[in-house]
Amino acid sequence: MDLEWKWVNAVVPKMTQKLLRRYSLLLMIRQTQPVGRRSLAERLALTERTVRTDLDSLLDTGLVSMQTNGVWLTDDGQTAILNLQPLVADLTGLRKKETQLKTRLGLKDCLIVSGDSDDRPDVKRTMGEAANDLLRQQLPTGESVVAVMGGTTMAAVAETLSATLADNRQLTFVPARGGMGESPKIQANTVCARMAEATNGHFQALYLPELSSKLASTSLRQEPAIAQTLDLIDHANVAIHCVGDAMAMAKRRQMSAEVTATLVNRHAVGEAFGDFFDRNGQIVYRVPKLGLSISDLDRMDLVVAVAGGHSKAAAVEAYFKIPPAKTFLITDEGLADMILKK
Amino acid sequence: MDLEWKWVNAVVPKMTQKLLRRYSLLLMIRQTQPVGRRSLAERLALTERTVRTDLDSLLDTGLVSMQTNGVWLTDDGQTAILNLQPLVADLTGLRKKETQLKTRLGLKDCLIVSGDSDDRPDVKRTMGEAANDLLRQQLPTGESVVAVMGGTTMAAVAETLSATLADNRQLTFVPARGGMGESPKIQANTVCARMAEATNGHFQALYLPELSSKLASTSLRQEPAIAQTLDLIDHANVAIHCVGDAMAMAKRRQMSAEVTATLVNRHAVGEAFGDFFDRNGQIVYRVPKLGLSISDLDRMDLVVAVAGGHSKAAAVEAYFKIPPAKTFLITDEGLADMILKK
DNA sequence: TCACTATGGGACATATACTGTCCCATCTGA
DNA sequence: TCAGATGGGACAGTATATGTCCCATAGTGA
Repeated sequence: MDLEWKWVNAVVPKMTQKLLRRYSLLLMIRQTQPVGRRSLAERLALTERTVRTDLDSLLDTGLVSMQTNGVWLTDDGQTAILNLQPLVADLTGLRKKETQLKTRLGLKDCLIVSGDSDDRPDVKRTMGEAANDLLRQQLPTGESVVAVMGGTTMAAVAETLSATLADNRQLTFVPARGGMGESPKIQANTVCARMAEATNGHFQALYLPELSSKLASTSLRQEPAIAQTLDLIDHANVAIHCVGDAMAMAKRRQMSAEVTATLVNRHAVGEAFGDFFDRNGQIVYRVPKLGLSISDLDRMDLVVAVAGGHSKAAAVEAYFKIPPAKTFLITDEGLADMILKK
Repeated sequence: MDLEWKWVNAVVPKMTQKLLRRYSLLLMIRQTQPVGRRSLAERLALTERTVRTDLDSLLDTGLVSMQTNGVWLTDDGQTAILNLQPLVADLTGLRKKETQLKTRLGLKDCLIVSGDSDDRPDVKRTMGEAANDLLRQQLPTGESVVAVMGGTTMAAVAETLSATLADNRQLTFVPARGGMGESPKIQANTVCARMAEATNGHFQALYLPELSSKLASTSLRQEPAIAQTLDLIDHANVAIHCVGDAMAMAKRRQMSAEVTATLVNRHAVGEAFGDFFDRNGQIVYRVPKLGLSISDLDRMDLVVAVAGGHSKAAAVEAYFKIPPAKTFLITDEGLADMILKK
């Protein structure tokens, strides 16, 4: 597939740029709709007129619709984005990186969006859209219980989840773990609620304080409300989670100086599901809490990891040394390049 | 792959037509090079200026070169045609027909060129080019002995065989059978000679009269020159042949009224290697002669059948009911449509 | 209710690419 | 040598894309 495009480009040069430009236009519309010409032009660093001609063309072919309040993506537009993704990835060379990363990390598959979410926060949103696309294609139809983690990345995924995902699917969302000490806005509970809302699904919250002792966890487990949720977690067949940089997570969760020291001593580089691991994928510390563990992923029908930004490269690379269920990874070019350039 | 193009077309309409136009331009150049703008324009029913713009573009990207005596295809141009073939087949819908025909007839693979060689004789030449492409990709490197049949279609293949085929290959051509009673221009011997010449290879002729009796064939087989050629045929690892309409072949080979009557009585529809078969693939008559039979194909590394034109549809369809070695078929749209529309 | 902002659409001059149609010097091949 | 084909130049005309305005209006928030 890679060489083929070289020849297409040789025969009809400049068609490629136009295709890419309009594709990114479609992406931007999806991300900000309803949106006007001028905003689009500014965001994409194009002139208003150029955006206009492109929009007119896309209007002709029915990929977008124009309302008084701005441009909307039609259903065809949605489908077009989905179908063009691999092709565009080919053209931009991202496809090559995707396959490289896939073999390098032992993934089921991989989606890379361009940009670096460390530098530009809106790239997270693009990753969210990509996650949405992937779920639409990979999520089994029928009933599913989706275990979800918290974090800013997951919040971005929740933001972009669309109702069309719920066609032929009944979804229940549940926090994968309790008591992570996140701030409310990006807690797993909040993310769950948002996802359920977007997909007309259900969700079950898990309200747990920070746990410090084995004893407390044992007694809490008896609580009916908690036991019920934990049971639901055990029946989850889909997991969506992020991978975090060890130190960043420790700080965000305001972990004690003592624990942080432990992490440093043991060279923790990354975190997932509350488990911290070093660069060899060895788990060096577990936050005491109830719920899903990395080992539970093996029984899942679908596992999606979402993580971007070059600062998370080490964490992600280490994470996939833990032999897990075959995972789909959604990431950005910043992270992918950081791993691949070595 | 099929749907993908729908969306490419929606995003950048009119790029498709341009691609197809330039592709057919490349094909035409290959077929008639060196050739000038005006001839090309006339043959492709385009204006001179359009051809010129396209040529200028292709010149920029280095797919063609301009000499004082006309336009030539560069090596890159050759490669471009090869690589774009499946893509163009997709775009024109030929690809779909190729896969349909492939499963319908139980082929190894299938190449369909557009047109109908019954209506326009130059389509045969295009099939020849396609055969050339296929051989370049499928013919094993190293030494090969290629058994070849006669006929107008095979003559067209011979015409288009190119020297690049001989890179990394030493080829010996030999007539698959003797004594078919063809006119000299399209005899297997002539075809062999032409092919050997084009590929800097060798060939061995097989001069045999029409055979009428078992006795004659037995004694002829003793002749050293003939025995040597027959031995070479036995060692052939590649076969290129055509499939003919039964009645047309009977007429062309001036077979006796008696034999022709037999063919009619037994409902012969097609012929290959001098064997006539009915619509169920049952062999109903064998021309007495020496050399290759259909059953010999099983031991070949590569078998290519070339046949086009709607009038041969019944013959081709019946031929592939004879369970043979997996064969590559090169045909035209006229024949393919005739088979598929039923 | 009012003012403000962002929206689509219209308009127009300009730039770029493509097209149709000539002519001409030159090369090729018989 | 000469007829026919070749590439290249030229130019007017057309289609499309671009840059830059202005305008009426539909929402939105005060």
